Amino acid sequence: MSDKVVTRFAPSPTGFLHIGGARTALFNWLYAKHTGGTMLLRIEDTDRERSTEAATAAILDGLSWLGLAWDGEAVSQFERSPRHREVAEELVRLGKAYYAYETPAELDAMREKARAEGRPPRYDGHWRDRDPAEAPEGVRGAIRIKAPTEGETVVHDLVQGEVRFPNKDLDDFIILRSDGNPTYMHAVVVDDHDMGVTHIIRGDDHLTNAARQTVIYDAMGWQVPKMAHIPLIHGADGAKLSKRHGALGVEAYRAMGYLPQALLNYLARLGWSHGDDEVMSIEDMIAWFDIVDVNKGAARFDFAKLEALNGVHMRAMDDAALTKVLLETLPHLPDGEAFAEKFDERARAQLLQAMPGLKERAKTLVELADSAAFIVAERPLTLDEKAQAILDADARAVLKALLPEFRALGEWTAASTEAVVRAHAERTGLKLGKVAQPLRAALTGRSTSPGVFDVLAVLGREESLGRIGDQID
RNA sequence: GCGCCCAUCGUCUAGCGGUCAGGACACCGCCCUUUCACGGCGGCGACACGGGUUCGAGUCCCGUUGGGCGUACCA
Repeated sequence: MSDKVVTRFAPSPTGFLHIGGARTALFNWLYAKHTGGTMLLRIEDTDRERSTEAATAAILDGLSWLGLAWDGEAVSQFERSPRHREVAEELVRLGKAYYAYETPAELDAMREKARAEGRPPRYDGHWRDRDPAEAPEGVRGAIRIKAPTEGETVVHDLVQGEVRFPNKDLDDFIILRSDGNPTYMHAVVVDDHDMGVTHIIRGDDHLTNAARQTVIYDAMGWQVPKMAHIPLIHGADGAKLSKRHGALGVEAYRAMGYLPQALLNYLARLGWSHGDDEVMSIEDMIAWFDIVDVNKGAARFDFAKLEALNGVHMRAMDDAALTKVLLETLPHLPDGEAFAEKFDERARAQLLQAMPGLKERAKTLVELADSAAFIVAERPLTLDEKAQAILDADARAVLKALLPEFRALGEWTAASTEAVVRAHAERTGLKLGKVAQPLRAALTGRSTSPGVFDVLAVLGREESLGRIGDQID
């Protein structure tokens, strides 16, 4: 047995990989990478009603997109149920657990009664010390753990510190259902133990569970792994993350045009920090991440900051790489499929050429795609409102006067077209903007774009002259 | 109800008994500039409240308030 760190990400496949899950996965992954350990993946599919194949696929796909690779094969918790049953039965044999025969209806009644009498709704331990011979005929009971009734259970948490739970508040919870399947509480313990997990990093909504799970570890005489309960992510209004906020699947973030490394950077900084460092690469995160630096308080999800960070990461990429990512991501963006088809080899080259100017004014790949649309726009261009306003009669007259000068131009580059325009402005006494603005509107159909001379160069002589001509006829 | 966790600018955070309480996003100015951005400079803006402990508390302790989680034969 080595002392290598083994973490695990254990989502339940009842939906997509949501943003909170992604961050939990990230922290597990970072800690494993940081320490030279491994991160395992376990699909917690014991709830057969709600678990789906599609959800499992979505989670795997989400992790892959983010680049959070797990080690080894993904483990199906459901497939391990014989082992869970075996341990539960051993606990009974050891006298650490027992069969209980109440029906769900009876348990509901028990809880109702307790609530009505102002007592905590806990199992009353009816079968705890009863002779198994008294078991009702033909009824298969559920197995309950014998939780300690006195003292306290202490959870040593790497983030939360030493957390103490009075044992009188722990009841004899069920570890094996009457249908022979384990409950989550039990399956987790058995799996984490069997998989050799050394560090359990998960959301702090599990902190209370940690005490219950400790009871099972103790009963089996197993060593409790190190635990780290990380704070949850809340919506912008401070309430629990819901669909309204950001509890979308990670694929939704891909569709919104975020770069995986930017999303990871943002997520990492939610609840964890490394001094004043804000922008960091994956390598930085791995080098810097440590559980002791994780905060205790929940953080709110802020799209504005994510977006800003995404802009920084896009600008940090070199043009070829960003062009490649944009083209690859296009099919995932809204209406991106049709848009992607327009990018033939020539248009791709133009996109690459325009990229320096495009990337510094886009915060997401969606914006980047949008501002690159002029490259593959069909003539005659559809002008947006502002472009229409710019191209009034005066502006069209300017373009008309400029056109012959462009036609006479030999070498067609950003520099040469700029020279023409500047000379034209000087001669006619117009401000440079008075020429550049109409030009931009005619060329792109928009009022904003990268430098208009770069646009001219990207579009090329023929296309540029054509688009200008369209506007003055 | 009971148990547990949390609490620094609007948001994310630095801080680990002595700081003009720092940074980032957002917002507002100015500069750069053919537009929009990018970039640069500057501004606004916080220790939830009340008690202690201490020569000295954002930092330690207690309480209050406010959030969150758990309390299932869900995970």
